[in-house]
Amino acid sequence: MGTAVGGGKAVPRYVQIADEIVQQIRAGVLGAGDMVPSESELVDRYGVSGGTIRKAMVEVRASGLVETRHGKGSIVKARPPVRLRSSDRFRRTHRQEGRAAYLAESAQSGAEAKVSVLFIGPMEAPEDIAGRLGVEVGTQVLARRRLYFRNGTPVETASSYLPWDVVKDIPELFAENPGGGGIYARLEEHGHVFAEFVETLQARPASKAETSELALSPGAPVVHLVRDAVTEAGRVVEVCDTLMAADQFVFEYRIPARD
Amino acid sequence: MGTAVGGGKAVPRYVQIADEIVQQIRAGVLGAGDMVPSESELVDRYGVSGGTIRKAMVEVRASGLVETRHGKGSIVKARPPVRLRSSDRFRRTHRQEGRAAYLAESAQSGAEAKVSVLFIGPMEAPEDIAGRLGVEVGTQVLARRRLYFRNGTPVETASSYLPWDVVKDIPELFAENPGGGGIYARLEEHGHVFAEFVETLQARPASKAETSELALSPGAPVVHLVRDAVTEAGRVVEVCDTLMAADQFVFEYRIPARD
DNA sequence: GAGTGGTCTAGACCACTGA
DNA sequence: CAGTGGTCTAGACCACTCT
Repeated sequence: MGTAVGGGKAVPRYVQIADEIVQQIRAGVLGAGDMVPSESELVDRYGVSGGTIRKAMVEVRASGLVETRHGKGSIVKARPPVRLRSSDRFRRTHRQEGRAAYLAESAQSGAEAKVSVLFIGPMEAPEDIAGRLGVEVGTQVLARRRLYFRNGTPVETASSYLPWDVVKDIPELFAENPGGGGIYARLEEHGHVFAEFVETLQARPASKAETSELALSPGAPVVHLVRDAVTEAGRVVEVCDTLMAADQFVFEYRIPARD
Repeated sequence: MGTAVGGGKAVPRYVQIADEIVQQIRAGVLGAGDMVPSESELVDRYGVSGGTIRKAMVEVRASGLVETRHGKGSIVKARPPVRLRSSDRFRRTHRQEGRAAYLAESAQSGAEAKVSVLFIGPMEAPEDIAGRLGVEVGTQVLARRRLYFRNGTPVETASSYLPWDVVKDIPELFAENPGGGGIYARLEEHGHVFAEFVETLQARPASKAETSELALSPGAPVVHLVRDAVTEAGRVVEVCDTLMAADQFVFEYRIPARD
């Protein structure tokens, strides 16, 4: 046979099918944790070939509502992802309450948060990081690499880099748990008082490697966020390089009106 | 025949081919404006079937380095896109110099910018906008919908919504060109002095409709940005709803350290 | 018209999951 | 083991672009 006959519009069949499945999820016909019918079952149900169903499922995955595992099937994701990541999570009052930024926000939205430390130790500064820290490429810096989970699924990797002369007298920064208020609290206790944080964001499709690290569907977008922590002395004492699953976050920034 | 024979690894052939093409572009073998070989030529060159090449090209498109048009082919994109969109483009000094935010930034990065006005006129406030403006759903507001171009290609759609009682005495806001400094300058001249701007961002794959409006490849990510302009009186006098091609922008925000 | 990408098919084989 | 998704093929027809 041929192509989408019948109506004779422009919407390809696989898009129609994808939309139909997405609607069923949004409408609750398929609820959180339910399995999406298997591809072969969908082939029967819609009377199209496997390739077409396959393309439809690629679209469905791109919607972020579903997670597919190989010999298993596709399962409707647990929930309306989206965690607000607001710009005032760096307030000192939050730190003094003893909570690190990510916990403060997770608590707000009632989700279970977890951090797994992947690496803490010395490292030669990569080029872009060295530039931001104002040190030579290859200089030794402290790297702290972690993976953040939310409700059991990885949503974010973060790598902090700090100049060695800053960290060498702050033993807590070498510990998995740097203590109440996080590393920023420790830094301010040691005289590195922050003036501002500069964040740059860019969204792009996940690479193959990132796809597996964050358990994403191929092609799902990620947000690459890099933050410079600048002290009142004008020095960048930390660069935090973060990669986040885009469907898990909404970013909020408040910009004061200025002259 | 079967699958990726030979080595016997896990990397699918279409990914290998996609990577190879992407490398050629990054290395400059294929330069800006060059046509990527046609799919049938790639079929010959790599000795695989059309479907495999097709999947490879989907990957290549996802990299954002290439733009594909139907009966034409794939062309290597003109540019290392990326335009910095920094949070201090709302400074009054910029407005007083008579330049609107987008022009100030475009000038910086030496790109040709253009705006096309799609619609200016009264409109019933949609639900989310009404909520932000603090008016009833369906109340009449002024809508200003524009499409921004950069070097000839559309990169951003923006829709501003303003309460009717605010705009009714400011005729410039109904004009395509609201005058030097843009609508924010006009609003401040009429007593609406801004205290802050609140921006929320979310990245997601483009929908089918957005794909065509911004001339994107299917599945390419977009950034949805909504900005509330808040006056010193605590009122939101403008909501700007923006959709941007993610590969065209880097966002920068400066966050002052606070208690 | 010839050439391009876009959709679809019908069937093959592989790799992973779970009972 | 049966069932699932993942990759690949070879060929068909369609829609768009350019000449």
